Amino acid sequence: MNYWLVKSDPETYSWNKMKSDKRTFWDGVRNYQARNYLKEMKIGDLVLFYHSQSDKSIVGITKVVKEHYPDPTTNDDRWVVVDLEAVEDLKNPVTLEQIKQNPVLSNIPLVKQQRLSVMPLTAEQYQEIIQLGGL
DNA sequence: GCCAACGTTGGC
DNA sequence: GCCAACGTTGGC
Repeated sequence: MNYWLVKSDPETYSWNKMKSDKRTFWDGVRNYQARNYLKEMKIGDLVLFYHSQSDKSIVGITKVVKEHYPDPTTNDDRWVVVDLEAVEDLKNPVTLEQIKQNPVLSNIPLVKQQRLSVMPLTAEQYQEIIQLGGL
């Protein structure tokens, strides 16, 4: 079991939308490093959902329900998607500010590698976020 | 809205 | 294969 974090601009695709869809394919990744992480995701892996831009906080938990396959939104065969399903809300969203201040979390790529949209988390980091989130 | 960071593209 | 130019992301 691995743990991940994905970013989404709520203007483009919000957590509320994710919840009403229940399940979605995670498209639009156009970065090799992020793409490689998508390819490593396995069914059952847990994926935290982060709102960038206006919100800047981790708001929910999703899980991988289908492993990578070609991105249906492009003919370019370099890109893949995975299917994610909404699992639950964090009781308290975990803000970027909290993440920066937390010694366990301060070195995750969210802080260090601003532009990466899909990133791995350690079990320790995942647990820390869940705890901060009130679960 | 600005701009820094940084990944990608394309000319050479 | 290098690197300058360009485009996009995302925090502020």
